[in-house]
Amino acid sequence: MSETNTAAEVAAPHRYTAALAADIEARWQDFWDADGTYEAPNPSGELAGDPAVVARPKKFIMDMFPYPSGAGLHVGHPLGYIATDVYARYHRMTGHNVLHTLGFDAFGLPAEQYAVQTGTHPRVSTEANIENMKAQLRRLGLGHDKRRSFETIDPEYYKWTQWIFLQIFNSWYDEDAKKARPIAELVALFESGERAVDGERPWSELSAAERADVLGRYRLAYASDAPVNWCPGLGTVLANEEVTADGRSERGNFPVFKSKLRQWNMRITAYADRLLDDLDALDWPEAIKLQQRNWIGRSVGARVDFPVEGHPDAKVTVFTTRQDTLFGATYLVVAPEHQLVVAEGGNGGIVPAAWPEGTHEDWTGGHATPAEAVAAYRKEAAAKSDVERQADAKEKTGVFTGAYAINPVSGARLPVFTADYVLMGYGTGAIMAVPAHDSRDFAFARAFDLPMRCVVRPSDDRGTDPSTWAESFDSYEAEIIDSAGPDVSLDGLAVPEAKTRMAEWLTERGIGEATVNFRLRDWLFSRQRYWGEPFPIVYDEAGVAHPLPESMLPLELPEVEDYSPRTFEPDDADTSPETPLSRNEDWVNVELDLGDGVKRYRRETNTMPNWAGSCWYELRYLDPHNSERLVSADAERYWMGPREGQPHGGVDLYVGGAEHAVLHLLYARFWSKVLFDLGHISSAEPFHKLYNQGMIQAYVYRDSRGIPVTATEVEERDGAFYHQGEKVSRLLGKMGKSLKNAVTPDEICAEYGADTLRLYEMAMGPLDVSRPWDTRAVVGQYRLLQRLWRNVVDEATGELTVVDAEPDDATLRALHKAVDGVAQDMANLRFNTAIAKVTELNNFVTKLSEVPRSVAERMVLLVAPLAPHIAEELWRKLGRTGSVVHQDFPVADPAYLVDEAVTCVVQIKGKVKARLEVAPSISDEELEKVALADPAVVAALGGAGIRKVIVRAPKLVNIVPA
RNA sequence: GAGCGAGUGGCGCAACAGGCUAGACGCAGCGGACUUAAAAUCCGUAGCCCAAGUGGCAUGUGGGUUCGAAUCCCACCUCGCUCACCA
Repeated sequence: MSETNTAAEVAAPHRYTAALAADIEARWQDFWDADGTYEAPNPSGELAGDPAVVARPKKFIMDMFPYPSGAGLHVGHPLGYIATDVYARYHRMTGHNVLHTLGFDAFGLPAEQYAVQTGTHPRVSTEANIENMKAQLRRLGLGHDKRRSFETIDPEYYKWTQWIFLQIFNSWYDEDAKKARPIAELVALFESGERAVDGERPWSELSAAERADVLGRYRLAYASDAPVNWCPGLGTVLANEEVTADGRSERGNFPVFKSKLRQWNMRITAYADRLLDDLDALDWPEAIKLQQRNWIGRSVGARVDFPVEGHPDAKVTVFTTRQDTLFGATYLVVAPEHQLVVAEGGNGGIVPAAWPEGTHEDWTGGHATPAEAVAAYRKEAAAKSDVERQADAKEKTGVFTGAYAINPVSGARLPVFTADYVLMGYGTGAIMAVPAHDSRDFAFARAFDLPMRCVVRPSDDRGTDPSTWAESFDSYEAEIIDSAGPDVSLDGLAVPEAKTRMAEWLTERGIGEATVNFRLRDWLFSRQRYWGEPFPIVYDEAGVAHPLPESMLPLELPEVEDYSPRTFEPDDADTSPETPLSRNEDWVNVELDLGDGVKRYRRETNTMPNWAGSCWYELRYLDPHNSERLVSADAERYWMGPREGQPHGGVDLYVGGAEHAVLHLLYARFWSKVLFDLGHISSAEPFHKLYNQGMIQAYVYRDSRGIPVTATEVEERDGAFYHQGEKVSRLLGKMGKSLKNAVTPDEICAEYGADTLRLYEMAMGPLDVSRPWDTRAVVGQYRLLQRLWRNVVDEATGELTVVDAEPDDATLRALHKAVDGVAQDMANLRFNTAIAKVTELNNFVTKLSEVPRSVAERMVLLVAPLAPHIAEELWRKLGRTGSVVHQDFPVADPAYLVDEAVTCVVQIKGKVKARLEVAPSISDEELEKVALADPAVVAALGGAGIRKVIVRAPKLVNIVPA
């Protein structure tokens, strides 16, 4: 604190200063901890409490829990925590049993990287970071139930993460029942023969390894050899959601390559429909719902088989959303990785030995045989990174395979190409090209001189000859033309009807059917990391995976000497991952009795991704120390169970950043649904209401070289900015150490106190909007608290200044208006306007010669959710006992919300010409009469006749002259 | 390129459903009080323009609907976010 305040402190020893705030805040924080003020009772079990509180309506209010980084918090981090805290406090004061707490998400790459950089064990550095963060957060006075806090790295927590993994591993998705069921039930169906095993031999004839293989195709958690995102720079594989659009790792920005590796996956695709449909009932921002819908990417269309000329057994199966344009298909394209063009092995390959007679020379790529051309193109495509593929998107490349397919509707011969604009990972990896009606096919057809056929009548004046067009034509509101074949005709149908008709025809013929295709892929669930949850899986000598029994959980992460990941040159795709755990042979090789005697096993050495711990943590808050179950059924039903208006149940308010739209939020929904299907929980959705807080931005000052300079050392002169005499530029950016503009909550607390910081963060603007931090402006909220304090306490003596007189009418109206507005704003997360209303009331009260006690008390209650420490202190000074936390929030008396007299505006053609004081209950007729009689109105009308009078009693009259 | 969102004083932002003279509340500014002085605090002032009025212009720009538009519609401009060869 600066020394200049000392004099003021002497003059006014009881002024609300930073020093006094610090003293008040520390005292009340200690009181809350000792008192357990924020402990929310469960209906039963270890955390059971006052039945009267349990009987209240519940509110489960949650933040996205923090990831403890070494850098500590800046003022942007706690924005959401303060908002949920205010909201939670408001609901505690309005008769709710409020569960509000905070844990720590502490496994994962950043913690590990920080540990490697600093040369400390991740557990040591993570624990230190958490302690530091806890201290920073405690200073803010957040009302958390500390009994319920945990860290995802606690073995008692990740025991249940592993347990859930086993639940998922031990279940399959029953497409008929549309839900997950235990894998044992599938085994029973196979054993009884009720359900046939895919493949030629019956279940009873299969070996143990073969059976494991079959089940692996059903399990919701399974290992497979599919191509995955391999990131040599990070030394680990990544989920699709963790790879950016330009083919780089979201973390670290290293190149990512497709590589075939045996990895664990979660069959999230089984839930695609439910993940999509259940979004409708969630109270989430539309933008986030839209992002999830796009990510799931449901497309309705059809599968169509095209016979291949000269290969009676081969067919090209395509997925299309425009089966109505089948007559317009003039060629086919398969992805370079497609089985049909894999020359080696000859498994269904359709590439002929020689180019067909008269092959266009541009189609051959200059190669002597189709096999050579295809092999060369495949190699070229494989060498391209996603970045390059992206960059080349405009220029279409490809090569003719030498094969022809037959269009089943018209009998037309269609050349089959392979090109990298068709992706193996989407649909069937093959398309029918309709160049007249698809922009990509149009570009390819132009490049390779392929024919085009118009089968949808253009709605503009371009005509029906595609060779004269500048671009393809694509519309769902047009008529099908030129689509009559020997067996089926679509001519004259509208697009939707034509789609249905074509799908029916394909189904009748057995050469296709209407299908739905999803963009969503299975979730890659293993990482080559040390700092994560170990998989509770061991392999026997035949390589069959076995789940550990529940009794062996938690499988603790072993202490190792070398926990650093094996990373490679970021651009070296010819590398393969090495798991840190595999270096520890003593841990990897074990002898276990899994029910059939002691045998030797090897442990799985991958670890789970950092998302695992956050997929279910909301459940553990409910019953954090339960050693028997992940959560007691009673607690789960009470806090999460479906309520009216929340058909799926879930957390009542979940606040966090929008960056988790498709990662955490999708994964957590998926786990909830599996646990729900298996009967472990009653809520099929984790988060009923989601709210995205905006970002706190900060000015970044850069010198002439573009290097950020320390923001606090920058001076402003005449609208320009200078750092050590040098002119610097100013731009709005993120807040952080690297941009030298971080402001910590600690320094603001030291300067003004936590209550001021809380108020300022809430007053800056609407919660969901990003806005720039301005340290200079914080003082405004400090002044509000000082004035509030002064309205109750004499700064010189510390004595109360309130009087026991009844407030006058105007004061009561101001009070009740504020109470009403603040309550509504709080309930709707509009804290910025709530603070404005409190300020307005406080400014009003400041002007009173003396402050009535009843007004002061209600003002204290009004600010209690926002500035809890000063509220507690004033409440106590006002002679009230107990904590303000559990007082009732003031309720507005409607009688004082109606003003005695209302100002009515009289407009003439929308321009205000007079103002009248009228009774709020005045009738339209009466008001019109009064308005027309007003001298100013008469004068303004100047004798002109009246055409029309619009009356909105009691506030407005608008006169339209003739 | 596509989709979504947003443009209001020097700044952050208000105006809850088209209707109380747009700019609440706060920062910065300006004037004053207190002080030897400064800081802090308090009181006041404050959109822009001018011939200073019972004046004109003002919610990104241009049009429209309406008695009345920051609010609704159309076009354009700018910024932000998301997705991006998904068949």
